[in-house]
Amino acid sequence: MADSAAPRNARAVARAELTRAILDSASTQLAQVGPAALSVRAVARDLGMASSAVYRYFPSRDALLTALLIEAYDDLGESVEQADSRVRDRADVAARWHALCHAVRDWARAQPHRYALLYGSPVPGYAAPDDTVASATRVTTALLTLLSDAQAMGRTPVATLPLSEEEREAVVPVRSFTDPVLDDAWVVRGLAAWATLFGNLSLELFGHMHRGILDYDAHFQQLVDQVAADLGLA
Amino acid sequence: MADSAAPRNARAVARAELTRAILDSASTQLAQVGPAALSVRAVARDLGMASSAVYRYFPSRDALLTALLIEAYDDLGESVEQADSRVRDRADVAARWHALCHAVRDWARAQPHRYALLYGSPVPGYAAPDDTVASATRVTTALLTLLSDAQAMGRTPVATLPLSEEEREAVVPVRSFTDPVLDDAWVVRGLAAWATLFGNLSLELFGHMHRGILDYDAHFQQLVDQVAADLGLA
DNA sequence: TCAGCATAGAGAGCAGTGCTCTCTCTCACC
DNA sequence: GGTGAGAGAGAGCACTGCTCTCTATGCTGA
Repeated sequence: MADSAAPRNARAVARAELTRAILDSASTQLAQVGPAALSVRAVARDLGMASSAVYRYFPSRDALLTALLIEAYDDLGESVEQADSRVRDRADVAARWHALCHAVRDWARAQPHRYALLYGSPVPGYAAPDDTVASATRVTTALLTLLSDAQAMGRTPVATLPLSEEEREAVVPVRSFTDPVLDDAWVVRGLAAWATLFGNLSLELFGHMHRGILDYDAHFQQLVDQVAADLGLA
Repeated sequence: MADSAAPRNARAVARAELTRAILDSASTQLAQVGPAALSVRAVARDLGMASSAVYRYFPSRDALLTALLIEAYDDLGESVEQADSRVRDRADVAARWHALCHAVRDWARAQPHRYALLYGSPVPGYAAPDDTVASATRVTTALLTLLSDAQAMGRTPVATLPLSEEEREAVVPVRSFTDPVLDDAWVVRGLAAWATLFGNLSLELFGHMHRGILDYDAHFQQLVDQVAADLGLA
């Protein structure tokens, strides 16, 4: 982490490589056994080194988990950003919304353990340090930018309730995140869309749709369409 | 679990009581350290018995977790059912919706660890047995019943997209859950409301609204109002 | 009534965990 | 070339889930 500077000598190179190897091994193990069972000793075994040596690179198991967390956030963030930017017609906000939603879902379904690490129960007794914030915000940033673009194009969400003064106060950081700032209706519908998207994903990936929904793909498609309509994107 | 029959003799009584005590101690510990760190030995210590003796009551740590899971589902289910039934005017579906939403959130905020156990990342390497299904369904049942009642009263959700044949197929179990069955629009809006409610709760409780929303209560109030409006309940 | 047996608990033990401490070796810099 | 920082190994501590064996006790059928 701290050694992001260009390696100058053999020792620094070795350190960077081994750090990378530890992260890769840990990531593989994470995908197999989940965050709770991630074991420093197992990583060390995998790399053929003593477990105590791993502590030269990550001061604790939680620090290793945090590194994996940041990597996962960045990986997801990049997937979403790329999906968004692949929509060539930047004015087609509906297409961008669909691309964003499916990018998140595809990423999550491909590696449910990493999704669970990001959006599932927080690892108990451990608060994500501030390092994670920048990476964690990428998806939300992409979403808010999309909404801001849509607003700039004159789109309007469908029938949205007016905000009380208290409610408007509550969402100030969201409103003032983009430039120009979002109107009330966009903030309301945007936050609802955010909750709906991740709520659906969590319910799906964590098994709560078992026996309730027969075809997750079709249902997700429908949900994304409906939210797009509510956002006035279509 | 299996000893739900009325205790007949001293041994059965003692067994029932100790089973209860183990669950209580485990529940307390769960609230303090989270599911991953729930320790059979700590429970045994708390009760002043050998750890091996606990295994006479629960065959494994996972079985103990499952029992806690079922209890939590039932506890939440009962809270929601009671909140719903406390609305005296059964025709006031908007009030019932608000009661339901706030019951879930109040319960979750009062015991976030239990909420995480139910709606957070599934405990890895462990699939919830069928015993949990009945308890897990109570909240969803309350919600679907509410929607069915609203439909029976002639309410209609706002502008809802039509379903393709594929999409209609995907949600068959949900539609046919209530009697009479739900119309397409109710299924669509109902599932979206479900995802929005739990999505918002998870994002809030798992820390994703940190620095984004200043007043969680006000924002939740607003969200519930908006979804109620979309459902055509207001 | 009482022998026999299922049940309950204790304790030791195994294999695993996170993490620390000490020891040794080696690389890099002055 | 000497010196000190960095890196790895290994032992060890306190903990975990779980199993096995041993003993005590309450219940039950003859």
